[in-house]
Amino acid sequence: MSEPIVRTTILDIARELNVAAATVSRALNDHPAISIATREAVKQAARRMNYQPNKIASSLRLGRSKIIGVIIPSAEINFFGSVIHGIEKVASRNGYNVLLYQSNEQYELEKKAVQTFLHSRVDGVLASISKETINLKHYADLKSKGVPLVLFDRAHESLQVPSVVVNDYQGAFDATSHLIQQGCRRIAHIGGQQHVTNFNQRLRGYIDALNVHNIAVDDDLIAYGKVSIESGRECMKNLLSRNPDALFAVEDFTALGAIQTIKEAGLRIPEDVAIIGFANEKFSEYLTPSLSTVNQHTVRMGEEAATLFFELLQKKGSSKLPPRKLVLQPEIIVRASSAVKPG
Amino acid sequence: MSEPIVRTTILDIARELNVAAATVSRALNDHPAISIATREAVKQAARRMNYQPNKIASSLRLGRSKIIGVIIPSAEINFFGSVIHGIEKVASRNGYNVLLYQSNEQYELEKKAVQTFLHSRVDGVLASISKETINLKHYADLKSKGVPLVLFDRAHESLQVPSVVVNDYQGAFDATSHLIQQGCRRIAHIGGQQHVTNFNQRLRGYIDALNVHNIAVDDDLIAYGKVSIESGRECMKNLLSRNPDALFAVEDFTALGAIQTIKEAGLRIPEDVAIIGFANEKFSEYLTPSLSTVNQHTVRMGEEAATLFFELLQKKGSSKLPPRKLVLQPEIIVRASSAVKPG
DNA sequence: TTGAAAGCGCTAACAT
DNA sequence: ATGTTAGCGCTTTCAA
Repeated sequence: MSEPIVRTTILDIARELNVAAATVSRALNDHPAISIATREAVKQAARRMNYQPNKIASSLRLGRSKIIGVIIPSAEINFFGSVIHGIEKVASRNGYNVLLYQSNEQYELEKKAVQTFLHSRVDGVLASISKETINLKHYADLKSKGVPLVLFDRAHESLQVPSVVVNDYQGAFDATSHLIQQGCRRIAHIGGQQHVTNFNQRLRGYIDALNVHNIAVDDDLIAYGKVSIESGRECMKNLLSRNPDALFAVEDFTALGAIQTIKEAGLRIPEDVAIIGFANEKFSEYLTPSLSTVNQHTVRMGEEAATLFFELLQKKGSSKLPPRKLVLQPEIIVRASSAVKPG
Repeated sequence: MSEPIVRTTILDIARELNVAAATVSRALNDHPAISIATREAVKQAARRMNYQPNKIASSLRLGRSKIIGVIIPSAEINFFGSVIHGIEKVASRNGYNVLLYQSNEQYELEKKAVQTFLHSRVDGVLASISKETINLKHYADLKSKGVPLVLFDRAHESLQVPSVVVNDYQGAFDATSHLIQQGCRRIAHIGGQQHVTNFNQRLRGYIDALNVHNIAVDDDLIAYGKVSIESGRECMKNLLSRNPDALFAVEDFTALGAIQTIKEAGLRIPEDVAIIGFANEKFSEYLTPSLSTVNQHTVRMGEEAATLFFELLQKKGSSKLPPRKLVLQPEIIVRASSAVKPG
């Protein structure tokens, strides 16, 4: 038997003060034409009557929702949790809210996310493409409907939209070069699914680093996995027979699996096999030995993506410039797992 | 010079088919009164004209948004990332979307979140109370305005709303009992801020476990920190002079800091000091020695919180039953850091 | 089975 | 400086 909750509207305030609804609206929005006196009176009444503006009505009228849709593979993955953190921070600082949708790395869910966001009339979409996604039409649709789109981490050139990515190539190049500088020559690599640009770029960085240092690329020292601890274990088992003296793993979980295999084989890290991973997962610092890795500036990626979005909002429809692509430079973090040379 | 994007409305479809807008609306919503023929015709036209329903207009008319507001301290914290994952999963399965707001553990931002959600006319709010928050009026306001509220992890009895929490007391009791069973008698505890219910409950579980096993509680073996690696290091430095043979840390990061201090002091884990943490952070499994801890079922917490919300939606305004409180039973995970007794 | 009309709450163009 | 009016796109009541 609860009373139906009736909410105060601007009309209620208008009646209370014997003014027009438009006046109330203007006063609340600090329209300069409204006299200070009525402005104050309105605001006071609003407070007294516990008025809560109806953003839905306002959105319908204005044609914009002040909401950004964000699509990530999963909030459970550290990396994306951090990115979301950065995005939401910048968004709320700009008076925007974040509507979240997880693709769970599934193409169908990703399409559904775009659909939902279209219906919700979000003012823009920030997305990281799912690993499963090959057809990008749903994202192209967004663009053609005039909804600003910014990609982060998993971007794709063909979409021609602003994006923030990490320079995976450079990170891989630096990581591999570091191992070479430590005196390693038989450097193995465990890669990920090659249709994922990031993983492919890391492979390329690895190969080029070897080339630059005049070390022949040995296909037998390269394994491809599915980017998980288990996959790291498996791949390393195969690679060990090739007697590598170092490993560059596509990311930290893969490195972790490899470490387990190496230890089980009775080899020492880094003396027998030096290791460097990628992503600077929280745990990497606390492994024994602590894992060298590549830091991707995740929170900053989110912040930059959101910032790029707000830039895009401003010049919406103007400028025919090519979309901005922000490439964050990763930095290698050298820890015990790759410190072969003393000092 | 981009064309203004004009979107198809039900009126456009209506004109196209020479029917009323109401008919289109009904057809699209599968209203039983509409003949199969027109229903199909409408849907086909909608597809052809690339119609995207305007959820904002619909929300305004219906008075509900199909959006849940979620307040968490930070998406960067693993724990909350997982919870969000669970919430969003269940929400989208029910046709709802998640609007995310981070409090960054700040009372002011938390109030702002509630305010924003009120303005956005979310259909409900799921929240985890910030550590800084003492005054709960903003949450009470939500309730009084008829917005369903469900709390998770950080709940508070006085609010009288449904909640999902972990049985911190039990987890702490079990963790401490486990150390006792391992033969430890001088068990130290590093606690957190005591106004946070969870931390206080863990302290109580620790104390009661000692009592039950007839071990005197020694205040000198208890330290209070700020729940961080650094704080764990500091607290452990003080505790070491008391010669503890075990430590129950309020959570894994604190445990990690303590481990560093213990190692630096040249003591062995678990032989000299056995350790168990709390939260089952990802890294805990990969420490050396691997860290015993307490698993909190984070994803499930999110799922349950969302489920509780949907239950609440259904019986909105009915039932004067006390709010449901779901208590997830944590489970201790025994790893090397507390395995004193062989086997 | 369908249509006409009203209204959700807000804002803006056009008055005065 | 303020009021009048119309309309954003949808759903629903009432009528036919």
